[in-house]
Amino acid sequence: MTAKITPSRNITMVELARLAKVDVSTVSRALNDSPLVKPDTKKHILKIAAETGYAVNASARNLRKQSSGAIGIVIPMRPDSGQTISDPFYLEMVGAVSHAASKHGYDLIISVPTGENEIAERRLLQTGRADGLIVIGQAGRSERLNALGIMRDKVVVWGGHTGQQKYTLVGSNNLEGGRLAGEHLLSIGRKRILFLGDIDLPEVALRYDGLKQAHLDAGTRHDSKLVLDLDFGGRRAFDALQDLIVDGVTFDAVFGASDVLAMAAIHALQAKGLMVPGDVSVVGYDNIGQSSVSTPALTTIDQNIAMGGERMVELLLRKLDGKKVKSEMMPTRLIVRQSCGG
Amino acid sequence: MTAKITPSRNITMVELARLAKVDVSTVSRALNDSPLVKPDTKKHILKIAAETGYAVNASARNLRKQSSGAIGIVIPMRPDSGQTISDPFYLEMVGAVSHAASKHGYDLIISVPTGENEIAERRLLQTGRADGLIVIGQAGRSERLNALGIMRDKVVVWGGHTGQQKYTLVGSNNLEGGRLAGEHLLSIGRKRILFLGDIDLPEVALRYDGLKQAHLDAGTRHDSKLVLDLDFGGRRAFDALQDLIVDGVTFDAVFGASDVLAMAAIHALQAKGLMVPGDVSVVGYDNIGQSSVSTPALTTIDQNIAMGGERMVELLLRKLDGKKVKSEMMPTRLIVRQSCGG
DNA sequence: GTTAAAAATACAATCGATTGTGATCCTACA
DNA sequence: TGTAGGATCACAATCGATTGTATTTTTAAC
Repeated sequence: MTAKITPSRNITMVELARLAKVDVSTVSRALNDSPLVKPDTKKHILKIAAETGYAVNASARNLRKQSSGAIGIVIPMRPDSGQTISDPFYLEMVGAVSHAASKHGYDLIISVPTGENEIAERRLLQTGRADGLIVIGQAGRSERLNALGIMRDKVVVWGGHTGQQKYTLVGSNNLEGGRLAGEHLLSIGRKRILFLGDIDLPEVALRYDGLKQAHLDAGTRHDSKLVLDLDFGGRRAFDALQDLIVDGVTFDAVFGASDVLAMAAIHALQAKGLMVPGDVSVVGYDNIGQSSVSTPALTTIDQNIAMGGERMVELLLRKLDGKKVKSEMMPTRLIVRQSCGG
Repeated sequence: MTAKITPSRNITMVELARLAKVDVSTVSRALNDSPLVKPDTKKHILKIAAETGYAVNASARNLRKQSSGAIGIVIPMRPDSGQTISDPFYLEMVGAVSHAASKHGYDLIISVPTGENEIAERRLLQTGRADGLIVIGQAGRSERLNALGIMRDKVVVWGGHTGQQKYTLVGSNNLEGGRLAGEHLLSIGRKRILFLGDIDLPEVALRYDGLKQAHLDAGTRHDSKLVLDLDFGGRRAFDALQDLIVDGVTFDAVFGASDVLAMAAIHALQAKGLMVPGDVSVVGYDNIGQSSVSTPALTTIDQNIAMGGERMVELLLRKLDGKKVKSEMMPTRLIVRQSCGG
């Protein structure tokens, strides 16, 4: 582990060329492993490069190659507070995308649009800082995404497949996920399932559709009054659900559109003296790390975040390569834990 | 909301100059609001720039200016699994840093070092992709950080102040935070406080030191057997704590080095039939969003993540500007919620 | 109405790499 | 030994901006 002493100033390619007694063009080709340079020379140059700790200047390279070697990831913010949504789902997604990006030699630029610079995403592309964009979630921006116009071939979005989108979409099979959750709750004898989530979001709407589908499959219908329209934030869910209980709305199960919502629901129920899963069964969505250590452990729908992040990067790079790609759905599966009883 | 149609190819500065019938140098100065160009001309150029949707090419600009306009943020991974640590703390920190960075006109490049490319951080700096680095957490890398050598003046680290670090450090006052937690638990009559966390991490060690200090202040001593050495992951805490209970270790309070740990502890206790706060009081650390909606709501130490992120960016930019800066501590405060009883 | 000074603009070098093309070297074959 | 042709390498243009300096235009003062 003899860490090379970093020279005070970064060495440039002409200096490297001078040291190796060759032209810069040869150095460039050697570093890029071109067949145009003799193996011996190549070795010689690489050795000197290693000794001097040479690293190619990204700006120069990008300028010449007309690409940035970076992709941008856009994660949403809570519109009101200006705070990042603290749902661990996003962090896991960022981690997955970051991992995939670096595997392909790309950097990841994170962009959290605030109210003023809503076009930060566009700027990333237009200034050439990022070659492409990955947008997590369609929150309040589905139409904006459709309006991306010419940029469409540089963007991949994570969200729900409604069939209306003009952009490339990757997401879990939300309909199936919702159906699985509903099917499970109905199969253990639950009859009145409260749905928690922001129906305006395509991915959430699909999960709800899946829940309704499960009812139809079982020969029943979901009571449309059993929908608590909420954003993803756990705090509001916690309060709203307690209000609902006070109002006397009755239900024997809760299906949360995210694990964070479901966990908030569990706590709200417990705070009101209801037993989970004794009185009420609860199912979440995402399978975030914490869902397995809640009390009771949360039954949830796994949407394979790692695979999703990976696929988004792959599809984006293919698009950037000029290839046509199609939207994709990640498989979902039901993870049964204690929060449902049965 | 008349979104400008983006031209198929991005327009360049010479084309803009041609359109405005001036030299590129004048365009450049106009866009940078130089006093060398007449206000009228400036307005004229800016108008055309807006019409054409011109955006300055980042690579060219950075090449010329010898800076990238970006800072890198390094967040740790679980060394074993290769998975991102799913502690919401990191996401909130990324959000805060991202916000501060964009406020200063900087992009944020996220880097999640994996086993192989541990030097990804260095690469970011050496290739000029990032002007500086923000490293979140000292996990297993304190010595590596000290070894950064010449890069030290381009790095700011979030972590605990042990007095040994050679790098610029920002962090909450961990000692005081730990003391506050201990003081509170002792003040409500708790005697045997179990500490949860990875003592190898400077920030965690300091929190533990604070806990011991609180005992001394109260005229008692902390039983050193009441330390459960854990990494930040909640899953392991959940299991280990249950094992501890089975082993018959007795305690009447838990102080977790993070909210995630504390919440896992609550669930482990409940799973073993212990009441929180009836039998055991619990205090966490971080004040993440979810801590207010757990059952019972978590008493915790707030470390003002937003301010911390902001300060790190400010200090880093100051360093990049050649100025000397000193490490800083963010104030901490106790947030009392139900998990302690009393 | 000159002219000196100030203001505004144009010219040209430069940042550090990549890459098409031209120059040189070497091998092999006649 | 001469030379065709491939293997290497050097030369030079280029990517798109910034900035020091030269040049032109305008202003102001006499």
